[in-house]
Amino acid sequence: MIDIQYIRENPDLVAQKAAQKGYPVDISHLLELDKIRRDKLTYIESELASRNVHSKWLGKEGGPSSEENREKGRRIKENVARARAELEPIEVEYQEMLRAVPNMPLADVPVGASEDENVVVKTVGAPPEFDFTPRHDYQLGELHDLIDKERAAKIAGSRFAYLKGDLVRLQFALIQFVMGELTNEQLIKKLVDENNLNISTKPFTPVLPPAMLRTEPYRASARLNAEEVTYKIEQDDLWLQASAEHTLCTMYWNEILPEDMFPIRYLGYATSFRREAGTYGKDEEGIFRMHQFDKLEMESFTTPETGLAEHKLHIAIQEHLMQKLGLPYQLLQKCTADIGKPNAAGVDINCWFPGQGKYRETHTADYMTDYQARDLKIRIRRKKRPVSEFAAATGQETAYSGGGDVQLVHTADATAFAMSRTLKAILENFQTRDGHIIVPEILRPFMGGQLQI
RNA sequence: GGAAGGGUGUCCGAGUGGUUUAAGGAAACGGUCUUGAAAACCGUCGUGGGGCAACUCACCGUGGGUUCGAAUCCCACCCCUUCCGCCA
Repeated sequence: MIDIQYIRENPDLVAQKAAQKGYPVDISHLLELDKIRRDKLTYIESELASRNVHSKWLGKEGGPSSEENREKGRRIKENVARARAELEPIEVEYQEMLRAVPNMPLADVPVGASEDENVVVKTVGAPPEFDFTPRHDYQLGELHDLIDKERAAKIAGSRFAYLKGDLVRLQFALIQFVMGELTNEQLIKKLVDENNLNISTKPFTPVLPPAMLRTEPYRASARLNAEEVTYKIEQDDLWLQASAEHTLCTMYWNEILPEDMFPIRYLGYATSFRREAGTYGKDEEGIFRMHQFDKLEMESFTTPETGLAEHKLHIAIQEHLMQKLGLPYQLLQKCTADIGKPNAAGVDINCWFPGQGKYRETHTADYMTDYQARDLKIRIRRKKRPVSEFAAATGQETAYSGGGDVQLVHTADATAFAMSRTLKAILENFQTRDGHIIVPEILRPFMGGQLQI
């Protein structure tokens, strides 16, 4: 969520930015509620203060604990109870409205009304030219007995699949490849340097997160989409995560972390679950849009000042991985309508799919600034500035010592590879006239040197 | 599923109705000392809200209740740990 203080000071800007994202929130009504809420709180607090004074007085050794004085205490208690009852519905509506305010897009995020207005930043690699009609993933899958959706439908319903044989080996090769790259500090350093990012070169730590999470942290992450995306296990009041990001970004829920932990860089691998409600009839063929798919996901927690650079590192890594694999893609700067509620900025990578003859989304990279961290209460305790530095900055001689400032962290997440879509891209882009699939060179070492499927 | 023990600040941990204004310790930060460091010593040090500020309010797993007054007493719930059972 956004800082209410900021909304008070910049109501028009917040309203304007929310409208750009397509979230019509009534900021003036929110501020009215905020005003009423604060007035009531002020009253309650003054009553509580008088209660404290009064009861302390009564509690004194041999204090004047007469019936009259106890009656006075009871009156204060009644006032507080009444004011709290009045506050409650306002508090509920206030919290709801505050959470409904989307994050503010950064200044350079293009304003647009739909994903059609995302801006193509660059196109890398050329779509392969075939002297035959390229096959779709499901056709290639059928040829080599790699995908069985019919039996999966019998067992689990539509949008599920049994993946088999060399396709599975390809997935594990992909995982091995990415693990090797992102845990390699030399590579991170190279990408940091090439992009002039001036941030840590610390490698990513691989994580296998839980696949389920509770309502409270999920809601606080601003990622819970109960209507369209997320599956619920009613019996146990748990949700199935729709991305490793959901169980990674919530990992430090309600914590204050020491500065020397930062940046925290995780590479999560998890099976992800999506209801795909409202997509009936869309992308039904093949394995492009599934209820269940495996995904490698980057998640970083950073200091406020390095958040944007971290986001850029994620993008650099995504491009590096795509280029190593040899897949043609476009990098898109997402416009205000498409970045999503908690995002301040975001990019997509759309990979070329010869079967459809289109670029389709395979990656996304999100930068949330402190929006997620505020509700998740994930904070960093900064090291104290040295006294001399403090004195220079403030002109004060007083030693600036003791515990360090507490700030909200910044979060950024990004797809490394979504398995099913990447496998589909590999199948279709590296297919041959006779229906074989050339194994990308970089993956061959992880497939026993196998050249083709 | 059965049983027991727990949940207090960044961490550990004391605290069974009113100087708790949450002890004490550790970590962290500043200083003294030192060639430098360590040690020792001195000092600072919970989070969140309101207020220009002095200051003030809340927070001891969560929600209710009792009381003039609750970390402390009562009720309900949640979570964690261990053991037994079942099980990959």
